[in-house]
Amino acid sequence: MATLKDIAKHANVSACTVSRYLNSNIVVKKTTEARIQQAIKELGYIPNVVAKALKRNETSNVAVILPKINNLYYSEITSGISQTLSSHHYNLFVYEVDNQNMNEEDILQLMRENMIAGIIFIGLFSDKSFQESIQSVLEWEIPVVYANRCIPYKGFPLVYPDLVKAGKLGAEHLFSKGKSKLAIVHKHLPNPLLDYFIEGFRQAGDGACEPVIMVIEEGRDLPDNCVSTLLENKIDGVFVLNELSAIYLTKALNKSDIRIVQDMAVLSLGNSLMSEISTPELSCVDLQNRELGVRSAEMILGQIRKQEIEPVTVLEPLIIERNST
Amino acid sequence: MATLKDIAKHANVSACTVSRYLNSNIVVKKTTEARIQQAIKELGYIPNVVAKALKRNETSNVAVILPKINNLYYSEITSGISQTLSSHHYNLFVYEVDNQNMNEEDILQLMRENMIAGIIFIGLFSDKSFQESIQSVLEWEIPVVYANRCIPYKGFPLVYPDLVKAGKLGAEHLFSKGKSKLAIVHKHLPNPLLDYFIEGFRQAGDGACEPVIMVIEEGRDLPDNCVSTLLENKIDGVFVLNELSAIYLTKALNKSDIRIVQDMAVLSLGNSLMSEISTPELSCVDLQNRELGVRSAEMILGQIRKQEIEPVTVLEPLIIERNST
DNA sequence: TTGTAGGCGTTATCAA
DNA sequence: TTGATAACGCCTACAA
Repeated sequence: MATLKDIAKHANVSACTVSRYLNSNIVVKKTTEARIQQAIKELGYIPNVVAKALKRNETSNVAVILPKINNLYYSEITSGISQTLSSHHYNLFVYEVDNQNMNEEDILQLMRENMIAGIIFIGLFSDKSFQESIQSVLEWEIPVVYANRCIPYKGFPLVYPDLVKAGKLGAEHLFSKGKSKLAIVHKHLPNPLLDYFIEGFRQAGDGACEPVIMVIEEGRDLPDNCVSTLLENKIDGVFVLNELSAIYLTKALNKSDIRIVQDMAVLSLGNSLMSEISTPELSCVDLQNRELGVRSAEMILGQIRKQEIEPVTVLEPLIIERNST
Repeated sequence: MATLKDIAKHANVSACTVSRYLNSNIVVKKTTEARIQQAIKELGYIPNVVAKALKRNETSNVAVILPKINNLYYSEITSGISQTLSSHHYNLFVYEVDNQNMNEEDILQLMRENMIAGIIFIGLFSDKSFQESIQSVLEWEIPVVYANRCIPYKGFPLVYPDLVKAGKLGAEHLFSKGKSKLAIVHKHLPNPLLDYFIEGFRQAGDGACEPVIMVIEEGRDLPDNCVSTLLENKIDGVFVLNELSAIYLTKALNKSDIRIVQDMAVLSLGNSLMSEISTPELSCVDLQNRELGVRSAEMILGQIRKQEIEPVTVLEPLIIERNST
């Protein structure tokens, strides 16, 4: 495999000249340029990015760390990241850390060994190791972004959708459909997050209407006695903060012969293909997952290039109306 | 950042001894081992994988190249790959080459610049550039696997599901449900592939029954006049070779008040979450996508380690019975 | 405008 | 069992 030296020799210049010609905009003489070009073509030169990384002490590799890639929520974000990175000639490592033997400490070790240029976290940090993980990342001072939800930690660059707005949009939409007694169904959402939605509902309802909150236990698809609880509370509009659970709810309602829309409007959170294909097609609040990915990649690139970046990016959710509201 | 040299100095040994201790099973004296261990701990040594790669002329990075990651078919395969690679301490690059500015030639250039240890292709190579792309990959002699379908090219390691078997299982299943006039709906499947399914149908039906073949035009979800064509042909069982289209077919049938199962059984190909959540839940032939990923990763690792590998792995499909047949 | 020389952090080949 | 030395391919002062 031809190296820079080979090219230099073949073109009768020094390696340094070739390197300059390839990597900077410092001009070289027309004739030397031509000779170099020809040498590159003739020898089939392929730059060695690894050697370059060693010398420059930086790679063009960004890692995204997520629980599982075979989940449309994560893969849509990842797709946005991938597209943005590749258009800037950065490569994307994907690490799944679902239930594997890898803990976050191992992952960080791996990142450092591999000279990762930046890390994008999606949807982790939910439990106890939260503080410690964040701490060690910040101490390392590598470009990093948390792309998911607003976490209560300053100093950590964040990209997340405006959940208060999401709640407000959702409630307003349900109200506009003539629904007045609303419920929120969520899947063990940690408290600060759930509160955002409730706040959104308040803003939409002028404080008049407090939604009934129903929680889905770990490992279940719906709250226990979901349908009957809804009926007992005379609920006519439900905002389900989890796309899959929204689908299961429509199935349960169907089974109980409750008419979706007329008797009960179902609004879902998240606008993946699943909402589109379910029956009925689900109306939803779109959290802009792909855009979330694009923005987090841009924030990582900004940090890598040592630009001043806004430490927090908030995305505007969107209402998508289909056949369930 | 502490380097190998620093560790060596701190432990009063040569860099080479430290390297040997860390990377091989060549024994070192107990006392030196202890000193090295302590130095590593005290200085917080992080190995530099990039330098190692340069020296050894190989990385532990494998790339998967696919059209889009936000698609459950590809992401399930990718998840299997990810899991397998990470348990062998390999890293995974993901490249999307959907409609972007990157062609396969660029991708290969990138792979070589980055010293990729192996490449897994999923679901590309469908059109004209087919031969050329394959040719340049093979000439490079890098470990490579094509994980998707049986392509008619020898010398390219392949992992794919047994489509004849898939066709046979599908037809047998429909027959077992009392269906006798069958159709296959496919989305512009190139001819050798479609023939596998037809062959499977023949094997299942003792050559008695030829399925009606219906094709979905580019950019559509269903064949034109799908439902009426099915009715005209008195079809009572359809095997849809595309999960999404199968779902759209059930929607179309519902709209025409045709009872799924009783009037028309619908069998889908591929067993992602979408089949599970659609209404009715779709019976399907599971092509074992995650397993496909696991196997292709294993094949790549085998090649990287210069083991003799079976050049072709064929997976057994499975019938999953739900509520649409 | 171009060349020389040294080093990025590691491992391989010797020799001790 | 260990160490000295020389690469791996590239970039970058500094000098010419």
